[in-house]
Amino acid sequence: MRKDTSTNAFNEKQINDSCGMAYSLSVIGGRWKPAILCRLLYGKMRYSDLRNSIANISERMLVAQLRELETDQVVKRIVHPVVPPRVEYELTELGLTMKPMLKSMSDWGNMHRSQVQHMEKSIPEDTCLITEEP
Amino acid sequence: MRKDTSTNAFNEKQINDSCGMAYSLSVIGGRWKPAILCRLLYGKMRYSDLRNSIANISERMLVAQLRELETDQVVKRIVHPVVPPRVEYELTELGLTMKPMLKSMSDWGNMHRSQVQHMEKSIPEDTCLITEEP
DNA sequence: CCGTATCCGATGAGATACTG
DNA sequence: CAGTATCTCATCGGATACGG
Repeated sequence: MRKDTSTNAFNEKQINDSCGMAYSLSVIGGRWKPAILCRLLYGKMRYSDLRNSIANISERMLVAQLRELETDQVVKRIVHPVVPPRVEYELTELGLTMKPMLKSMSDWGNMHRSQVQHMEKSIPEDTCLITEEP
Repeated sequence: MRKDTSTNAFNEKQINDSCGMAYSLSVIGGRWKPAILCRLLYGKMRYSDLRNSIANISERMLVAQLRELETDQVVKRIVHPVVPPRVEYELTELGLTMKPMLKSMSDWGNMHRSQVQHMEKSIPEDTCLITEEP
């Protein structure tokens, strides 16, 4: 059992074999996971580039979310044994299959957010912007 | 500004006009919201039926999540002024537009959860099961 | 450069009891 | 029937400092 290191509320619950949505949310539901996944959709990135491209993320959270994505087998960590160290992150095959899901979520949000009346709600910044094939 | 009544981590952050995914997660990301939304996808439901169909949910959380979904204008609350009280919940037009997104999330989860190796992770039970048109 | 360790406040969410 | 009100505890996640 994954221990108490989870960074989202959808883990560490009892299992239910009938629900795919819960599983999807357990994978992408962390505070910074969408941001990370969207960046990796377009290719491999170094740790430092990832950190620099996501404003306001702390190293603690970046690493924590990357580790969880690794555990869920959607992200691959590639360590080059050189000095200075060089670590790259890349989506796995499984990770790449998330693209349609990520896109439909991005699309719904983009289409409806601006239409909601009395919109005083605020959301995290610097998450992602999924576009058509770049 | 929505006050400190939020039940998920994607609210009460700074705004960013460029990210639809963050907005989507702010709407569907609550612990019980997927369960509620999936049930309402197929039509109006009474409060008590909703409660009975979602195992282990507390009234406190059911009401809290319903209120947030109302605030986000994806769920409509219909009060019939009779004795005993009768309250029904229904998706709004906006709520119904979430169906493709919810389905793609459910599909990804269902297709890949069972394929993940060393699957010791657990997820919430009794969330939802999206199928084709019922 | 790529992380860990630790501290700590804010928030999420269960249990229980009560109400129009 | 359809909720509120409290209390409580676990967890999320930011800030800071240190390490190979």
